[in-house]
Amino acid sequence: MNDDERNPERAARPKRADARRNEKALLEAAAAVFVSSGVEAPIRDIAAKAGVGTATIYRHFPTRADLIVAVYRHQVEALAEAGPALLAGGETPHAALRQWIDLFVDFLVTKHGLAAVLQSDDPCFDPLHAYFLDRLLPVCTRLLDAAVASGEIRSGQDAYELMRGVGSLCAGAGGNPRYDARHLVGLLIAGLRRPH
Amino acid sequence: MNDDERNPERAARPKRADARRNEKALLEAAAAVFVSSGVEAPIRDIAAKAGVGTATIYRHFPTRADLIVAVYRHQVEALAEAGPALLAGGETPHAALRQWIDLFVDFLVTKHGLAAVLQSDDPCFDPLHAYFLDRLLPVCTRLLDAAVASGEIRSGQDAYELMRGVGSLCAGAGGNPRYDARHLVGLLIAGLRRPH
DNA sequence: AGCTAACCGGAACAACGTCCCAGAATGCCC
DNA sequence: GGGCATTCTGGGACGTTGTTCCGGTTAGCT
Repeated sequence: MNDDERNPERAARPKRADARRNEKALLEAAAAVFVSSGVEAPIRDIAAKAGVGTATIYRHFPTRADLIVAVYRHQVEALAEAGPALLAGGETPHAALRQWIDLFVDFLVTKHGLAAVLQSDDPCFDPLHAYFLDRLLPVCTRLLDAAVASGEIRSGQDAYELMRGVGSLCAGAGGNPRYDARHLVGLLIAGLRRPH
Repeated sequence: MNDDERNPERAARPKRADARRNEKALLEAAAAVFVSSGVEAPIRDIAAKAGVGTATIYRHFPTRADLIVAVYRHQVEALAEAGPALLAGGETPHAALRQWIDLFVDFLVTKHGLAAVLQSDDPCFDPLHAYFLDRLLPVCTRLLDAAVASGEIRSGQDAYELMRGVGSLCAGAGGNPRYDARHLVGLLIAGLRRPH
């Protein structure tokens, strides 16, 4: 049996130099194109910017979602770590929740098209979906639970639904000056408050 | 006043029988396909269902938005007329606003993909956008103004932004059982309330 | 019935995502 | 340093969808 490619224990063979070079070029090109043309830019554009063929993208990042995850991984990780930090930061859990949601919104609205893709049910984006949920849902759940425990908000709000709602509101922005996603998300969070 | 079919210069000739027949067939086919495959179903599917060629669709409905508007015109008109009726219905303006928004949400979530298309900034959908705004924005503005005047909600909420927000929340549904657009819209409307 | 203009259907073109394959680059082993 | 198996590359082929063009057809008027 050749377990060398199935067994994660085994030292991964180092990739070839050209493969590493292309992967790096692709990440940089993708980041640049995502900024200028949004995360749904044609694959061919990214390939051209990186100076590689289209198949090379599919080899390194089988789905578009994999590429997006790779480009934004650092920022998502930072977001995940900001949750507990805000909660321990001394303010009330509701304030921490609001601040964290603000960070989430800032992240989404500055990535052209990312929020829209997060809402999409195209199976192509399932890995993206899975990654965001896996990484951010526990954080949001913890913030929500803390705010419930402190009596500031009603209980019963599902964290998944809340995050999807925030994502939906961010997806509607599209650079429209009459549409302020932050404001609407603020209304949504305000709507969670327990009436007193 | 009912010379809307007439051109000031020249009397508009009535359409030919085959053209009228095809237009009717197209509307029925589009309505059926929209239900089963969403409003972004391939043009060819609708043409096939109606038994016509693709060019015939473009001749009758230059953009997809025109077709969507034609299919849902009646329901949008009903929605527009429900606003003043609810306001005059005896309950408080805030209740009327909530009920009207509920009707709007019901309309959107039962039309597969319509909310998503309403959020899209693809110029192809501009006529759809324009129609909805033209027809529903005044209604929403009036409801909002009434609720402000009665002191139930804070002032300063732009009706356009609110409707876009509701549309965004509906667009995120996608048949997901853990995502209840009505619930989130309820939070949004609750967030408008003036704290007492 | 015959004519004209409106109308129709399908073919053609373009953009995009996806996948395949002949060949080149790489790194190991001698 | 050089041969060779393996990995990787790049461009092109294929399918899908939106959109437009063109020769043939049909409705309606005289």
